[in-house]
Amino acid sequence: MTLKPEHAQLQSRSGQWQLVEERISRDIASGALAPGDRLPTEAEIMEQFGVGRHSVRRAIAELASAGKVRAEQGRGTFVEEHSVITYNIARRTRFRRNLLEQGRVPSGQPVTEVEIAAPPTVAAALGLKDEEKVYMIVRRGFADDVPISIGHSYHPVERFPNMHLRRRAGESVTDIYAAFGIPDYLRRSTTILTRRATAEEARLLAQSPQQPVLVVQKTDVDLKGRPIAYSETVWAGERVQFTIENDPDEAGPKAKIGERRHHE
Amino acid sequence: MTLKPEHAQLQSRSGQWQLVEERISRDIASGALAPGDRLPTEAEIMEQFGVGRHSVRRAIAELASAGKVRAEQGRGTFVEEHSVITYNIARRTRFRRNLLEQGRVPSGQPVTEVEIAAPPTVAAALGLKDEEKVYMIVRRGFADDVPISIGHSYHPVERFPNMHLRRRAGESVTDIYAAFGIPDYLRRSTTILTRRATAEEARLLAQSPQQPVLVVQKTDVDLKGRPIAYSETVWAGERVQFTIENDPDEAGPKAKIGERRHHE
DNA sequence: CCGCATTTGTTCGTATGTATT
DNA sequence: TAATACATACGAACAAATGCG
Repeated sequence: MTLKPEHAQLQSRSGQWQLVEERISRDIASGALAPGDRLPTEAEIMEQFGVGRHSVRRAIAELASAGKVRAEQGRGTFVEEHSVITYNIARRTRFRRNLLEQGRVPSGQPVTEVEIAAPPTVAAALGLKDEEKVYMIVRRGFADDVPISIGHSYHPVERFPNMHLRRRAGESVTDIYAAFGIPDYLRRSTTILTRRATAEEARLLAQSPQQPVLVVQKTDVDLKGRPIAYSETVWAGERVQFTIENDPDEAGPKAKIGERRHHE
Repeated sequence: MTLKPEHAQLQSRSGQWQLVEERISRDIASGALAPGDRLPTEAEIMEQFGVGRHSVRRAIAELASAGKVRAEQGRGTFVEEHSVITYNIARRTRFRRNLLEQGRVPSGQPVTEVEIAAPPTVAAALGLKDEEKVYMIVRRGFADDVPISIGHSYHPVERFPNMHLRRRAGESVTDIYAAFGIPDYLRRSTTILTRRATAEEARLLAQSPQQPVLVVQKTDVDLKGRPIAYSETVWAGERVQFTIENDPDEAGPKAKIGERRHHE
């Protein structure tokens, strides 16, 4: 490094890092950089574009935060890959079946099962007194072994004694309900919102920390309309979308809009 | 508005900028820094924490990207302010009424009305031949004068000749439908997904560019089940959430979960 | 309207820490 | 252990936007 680069050649408008970002972005879009590919190292990019490391890092930071690439310390920076799963939210929603219908293999992994005093939100949704005991069950959901969700579900201890043990043993929620004399249940309400993932969620969902998640809060009721479960599930925003179908004749699931993302 | 010295130093694990970020974040959460307040300048924060400008800027970048603050060149950095609107997605969804029920004042502003060849997604949703003409109407929606949505809606030209002129004149969609002999219409399908806002969207929605949006794609049909409109609306993720209520007896809108955001 | 001070935005250089291979 | 590659951090300079006199 003998030559001294004449100090900042007043590039001004448009910025260096944006140029780098656009270029890499274009290469990804065009397929020149395929999903899974490793980008050139920072040093190489510096040389190719004749910019400083700062600009390279800024560009990569933007791309990473847009979910297009993922930087891994000590290894390199890689192009992210996506694929979208469509969930149908109906009066009867069984995510498991939903996935199977799309030719994907659902699986789940228990994270935690504990007995706690119901937080206010949960107590309100379930119609419990504050501080009443509930089981909080945390599970991670996968589709084809790719993590797609983190779910917190809450059941009143009084109504479902020791249900967390059954769940841990691998019994499905539907089966457990049946064991407690609940042959069927319905979705009462669903709330959907979005926010950026927390660091922890990003890690568990294997998505970039800057990417958003879809948060679905729902209350299930038995056939008499009594709330039996409240849950809050965080979905990988990159990989999931929801549909609500209102078929004219109350029929089963059908039809689906083909495309995702919007046309620009 | 001192943030407290806090002194960092050979901190190693956990990093300087994260310390600054956490500290400011805590001050915002605790109310020590209220929405709208101006943060200390970069120079001041540098001095207060005894760190370099790099660390300060990194911390602020994180906070900005989390939507907690907003930096404005030449002015300063300010604490952001939020408030959430809840929309009910039902078989009959009229956003206008939805807003009024929450005591907010809805308004709209036309952005564009043009006649174009239907993009593939639109043609598929409306059951049109490719290239068939549609009106694309772009509007921005406000609640209490705060921008909350950008909507692109598509109507077949053949069925609704010159409807864009009526829309521009301020007629409501419902009224226009009535004028074309459609007394009522239903939501056929709704798709919800999330992604980060584009720069343009962030600007129009007045939210931080790093924050996510909720994209709602929907198809409306007339009472005979024929598609009459396809639309895609981008909602400010910071300020909007959706609920789907499934009342046991098919009644109108009712009940609402109180809280938002999740309990940690 | 101009010029200046203030404040954030961009970019360079350099050094050191940490994770991976 | 050593080499590679990303992460963090300091300092310095100039650009661009804002606000004020």
